Amino acid sequence: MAVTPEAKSPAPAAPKARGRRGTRASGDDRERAILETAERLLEERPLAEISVDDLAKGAGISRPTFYFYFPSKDAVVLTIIDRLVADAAEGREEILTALAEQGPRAGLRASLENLYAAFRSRPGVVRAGSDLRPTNEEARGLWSAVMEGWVADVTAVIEFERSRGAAPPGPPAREMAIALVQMNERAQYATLLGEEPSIDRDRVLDLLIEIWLRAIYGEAEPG
Amino acid sequence: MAVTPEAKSPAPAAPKARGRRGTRASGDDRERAILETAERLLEERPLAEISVDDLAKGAGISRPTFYFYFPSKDAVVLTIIDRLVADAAEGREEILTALAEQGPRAGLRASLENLYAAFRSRPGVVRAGSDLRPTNEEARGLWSAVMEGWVADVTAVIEFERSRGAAPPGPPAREMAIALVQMNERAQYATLLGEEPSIDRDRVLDLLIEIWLRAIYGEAEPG
DNA sequence: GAACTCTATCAACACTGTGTCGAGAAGTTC
DNA sequence: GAACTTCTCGACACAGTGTTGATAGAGTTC
Repeated sequence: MAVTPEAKSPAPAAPKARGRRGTRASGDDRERAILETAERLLEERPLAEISVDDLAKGAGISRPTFYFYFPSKDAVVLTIIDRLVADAAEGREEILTALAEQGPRAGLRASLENLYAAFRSRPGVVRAGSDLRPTNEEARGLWSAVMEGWVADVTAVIEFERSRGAAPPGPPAREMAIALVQMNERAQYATLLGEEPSIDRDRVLDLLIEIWLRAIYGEAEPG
Repeated sequence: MAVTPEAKSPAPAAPKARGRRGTRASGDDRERAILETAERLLEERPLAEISVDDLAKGAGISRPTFYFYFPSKDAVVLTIIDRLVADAAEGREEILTALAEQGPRAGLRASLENLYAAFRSRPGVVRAGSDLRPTNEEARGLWSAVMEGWVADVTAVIEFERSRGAAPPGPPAREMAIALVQMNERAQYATLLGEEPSIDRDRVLDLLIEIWLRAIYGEAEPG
C-alpha cells in the first residue's frame, strides 16, 4: 500500500443545505439568530432540555416560523456540528508532516493539540453531537466519516514508521489506528465533560501520547 | 500505596428498589413480563423507539397499570442494566490472580474475555444503557461506578507489575488505567454494535490486549 | 398604480407520548 | 361480610413536535 505524506482525511461534511430552502434574503439574520441561540443554550444545558420553542423565542420568532428556517431541532445542531468539525479540520496540521519535521513525540503532540483545540472551546456542542447520535442517523454518519478520516491518517503514520524501520511490526496498522483513535475520542470526551473517572485536563494529552508511542514504537514481551 | 491481590471492584449497584413499591404478590408475574418484554424489544429496536405503551401491551396490561409496577420506562431499563452488570461482575475472574497464574497475556485475555461475555450476548441492552446516559443521571452514576471498579483493578495490576519489576515506570498508574479502560469500552462498544469504523469481532480482544501489554510493559523511545 | 409574486410570519390544529387521578374490581384476613 | 390491601384502567392534563392555511409586506412587471 502506498504511503505518502499527502494522505489526508476527506472533507468530512457535504454542504447538504441543511438550513433554509430558498436562498438570499434578510431572513439570513433570523437563521443566524437561531444558530447563535442554539450555541448559547447548549453551553447552558443539554440538548434534551432545549425545545424548538426555546430556539424560536431566543431568535425572536414564533415556533412555526422556526420551521421556515430549519426542518427540526436536530438540523440546527447538525449545522453547528458541521461547522465545528470543519473548524477542527481546518486548523489541523498534517500529521505525517508534523512527525517528519518534529519527530514522533513532538509531532504527535502538535497535531493532536491542534485538533482538539476547536472541541475544547465548545464543550456543549461536543456533548450535543454525542447526545444526538443515538437517535439521529445523520449524526452517526457524520461522526463515522470524521473517525474514518482520522483513522486513515493514523494508519498511514503507522505504516510509514514501520516501513522506514522506526516502528517494529505488530497488529494490522488499521486496527491499531482504530483502537487508538477510539481511545482518544473517549478519553478526551470524558475529560472535557468532567466525567468520573476521567484524566486531568492538563495531563490527558501527554498521557494519551505516551500510550500511542508505546503502542506504535514499543514491543512488549512481558514476564 | 498498598498493592494487594485482594483489590477488588465494589459491587456496582445498590439494590435500590427500582421496581414495584410494595412487595410480594402475584403481580410479580406482571413485573417479570414487563422486564422480559423490554429485553425482547431492545434487541429489536433502539430504546427511543419503544414507548411505555409498547411495554404495557407486551406485558398484557394497560399503560396506567404499567406505572403501578415501574415509575418510568427508564426505571425498567435501569433494572435490566443492573442485572446485566451484576452478571458481568459475577462471572468475572479476579484479574490479579489470573495474571499471577497465567502470566500477563493469557491472564489478561482470560479476564477480559470473561468480562465481555455477558455484554456480548445482549447488545440491545448495552446500547440502551449507552443511549440512556445523556438524559438519565442514574444511568450515568451506574456506569461511572462500574468504570471506577475496573479502573481500580487495572491500577492495582499496573502498580503490582511495576513494584515487582516486570513493568517499567511510566505515567501514573491510575491515569494509564483510565485511558486503557476507556479504550476498551469504546472499542468493544463500536465492535458490538457494528459501527464504522470498528475492529473485527474476533480480532478486537487480541488487539486491545496487545496495546495494553505494550502500554504497560513496554518502553518506547521512538526515533 | 394595479396586478402578480415571492419571502416571511403566525394562530390554530392534529398528533404522539408522558405521567396522574380517582373510581372501582378482585383477592385476603379476621 | 366488613375492612384492608393489591391491582386495574378510563379519562384527564400536559408538553412537545410538526403542519396548514390565511395573511402581511416587499419587490418586480407592465
